[in-house]
Amino acid sequence: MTTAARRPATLDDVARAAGVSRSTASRVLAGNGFASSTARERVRTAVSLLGYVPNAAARALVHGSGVRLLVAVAGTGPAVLDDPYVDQAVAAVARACAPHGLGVAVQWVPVDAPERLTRLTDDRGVAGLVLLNTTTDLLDLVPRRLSGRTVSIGIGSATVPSVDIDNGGGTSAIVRHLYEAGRRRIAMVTGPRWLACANRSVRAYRRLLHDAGLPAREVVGDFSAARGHAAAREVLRRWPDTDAIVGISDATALGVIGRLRADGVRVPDDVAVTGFDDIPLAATVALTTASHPVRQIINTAATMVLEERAAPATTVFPSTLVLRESA
Amino acid sequence: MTTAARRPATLDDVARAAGVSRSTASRVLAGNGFASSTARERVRTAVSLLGYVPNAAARALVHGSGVRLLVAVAGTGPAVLDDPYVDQAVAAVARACAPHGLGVAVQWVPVDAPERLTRLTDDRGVAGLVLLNTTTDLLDLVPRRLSGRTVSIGIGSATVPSVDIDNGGGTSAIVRHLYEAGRRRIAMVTGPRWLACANRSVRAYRRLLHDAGLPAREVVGDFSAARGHAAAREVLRRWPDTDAIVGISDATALGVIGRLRADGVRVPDDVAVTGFDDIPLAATVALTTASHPVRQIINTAATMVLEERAAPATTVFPSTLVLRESA
DNA sequence: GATTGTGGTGGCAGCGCTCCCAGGTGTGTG
DNA sequence: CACACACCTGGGAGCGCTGCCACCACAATC
Repeated sequence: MTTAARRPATLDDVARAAGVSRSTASRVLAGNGFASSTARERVRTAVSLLGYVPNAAARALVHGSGVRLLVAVAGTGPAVLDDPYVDQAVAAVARACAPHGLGVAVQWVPVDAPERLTRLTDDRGVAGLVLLNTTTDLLDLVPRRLSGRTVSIGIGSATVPSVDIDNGGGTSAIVRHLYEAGRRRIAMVTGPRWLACANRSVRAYRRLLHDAGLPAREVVGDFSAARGHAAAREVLRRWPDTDAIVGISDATALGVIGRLRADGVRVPDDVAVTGFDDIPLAATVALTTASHPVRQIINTAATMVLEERAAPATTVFPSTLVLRESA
Repeated sequence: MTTAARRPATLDDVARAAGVSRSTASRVLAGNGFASSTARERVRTAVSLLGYVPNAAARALVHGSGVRLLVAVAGTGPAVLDDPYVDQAVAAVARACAPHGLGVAVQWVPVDAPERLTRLTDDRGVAGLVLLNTTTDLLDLVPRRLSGRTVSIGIGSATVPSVDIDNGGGTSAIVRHLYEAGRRRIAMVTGPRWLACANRSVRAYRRLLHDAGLPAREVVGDFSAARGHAAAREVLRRWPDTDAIVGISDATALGVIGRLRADGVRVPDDVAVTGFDDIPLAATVALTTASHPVRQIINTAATMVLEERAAPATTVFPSTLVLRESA
């Protein structure tokens, strides 16, 4: 037990140790205002000697700036938070925040009651906002206090910047690949209708089939493996001659494959299956999918919020087709 | 744009609206101290009318209590944070924190320089500590300021409470199952040596093999699918007659299966494979594994930290054998 | 010698909150 | 009727920090 009952040092301690006033110490640390080189030096040594770490709460209090980022996830129920994608986003944001002395919180916002966001942002503790599964409603509810401190992962607006994936392009590439591989009866397990990014995928799918003179075969899913599992059966019940199933996500595709295999349907021989995202496990089960630099996307978002260089603009990350055995 | 440039309400606003003093309003909200039922009522309506949310920073400042939980993850490099398990833990803690107005931060602590933890805990902003991949060194470095506000996920100590998985029991059940299914040449892809929970699994594996008069066949892994992938080949190179491989984690097992199948080895016919944890995808690929209520475990840990009812004791969660086709 | 800088410094208010304490207003008891 | 003893309330200090402002010394200028 090397740790004494030592009280973390305050700026007063530092100032005293350096033989200057608190104001001077503060000025040195802030780096603005005047300070002689000797004062600067003495304060710096005192800081490292005492292991001084500024009190984020006090700083936030005087600046009125808040003390954590809020990851707000729109969804139909609190279960949206039970999602590895959300986990990943939260963790990535947390990692980016740590050096800034900020924390992260996650909250769910009902799709059909977006105004609940206001209750969350009324908390002065919220220093910034990361929007997930963003809807246009939500974008309009971002308070002015947090503009320039908000990034949407997905769609953006004139006031809210965003980082996004080229869902349309990715899905087009997948469907085109299936078509070129000779598949003609291509079904899709979609995402929830209210979700913009899912809709872009669905629209791309429809467009391509339409242009090829083929009918669309859609079953609504929700990104989950469990739903994919159920949806696979529904697809084959409604359109037994289906020879390819496009999953809105890798999890969906994995669920689909699980069901098909269990039902004795061969993948890809009888039915080709594709995913979307290229999660680590996709490689393991040889899933054809579209790859996105998810980590990089989330980091970009987190950085934008933290650096406050969040000019209202959309950064779109490309989608790369990854060919594996499942299609 | 329904949001005016409205300044979030302060306790002063509430008090003024309710026609009482700030002290009274504070007392009502804290729920301690005296307050007439009329005062109570008026304050409450004012609160909901103004949408008042207490300022966590101010509260933390006066209490000296910090404003976020720190999830400290021990590992050999910052890459430990690139782990879905960590993501899940961070996100779960974040979810548990949100209602308390707390945020979460994650930081990595080098296994061979645990004293770095001190630098992290010197930050007054840290209200509590969740230790992951805990080592005994780390446990000794928890400052007194945070005792009762610290939970270790994994091993604990006389002063630090912990929530843990019965790794030994789970692994025993798995190995026993393999043995009873007639497997006699059972290999294991282990975890890193410095990790207590991994060692418990390894010891259980050795014990059972030893008792059965069988030799251990161990290859060191690191929980990752990629390492499992490589380790599978190493196992079969060193012990070509291996008829079962025990993975330290599901990811490891999935990597192993991927490699085996790619090499034309039939699973489970030629080699049975087992995992550990029962991640969602385990069901999809029909992996025999040991199931743990991970979510519940992490929530328990988060709750313990938040409620400060963290008496130094270890809560061990059981491990349940889940039989699927892979073994 | 009086003025106007200029680089450097410390005093002090105040961010929003909690909590102690002094000071009320009622009721019950000696 | 005085007193104790509830219950209830507001004043005010102070948590650690920032940033404004006043101040000081010293130099350059009129």
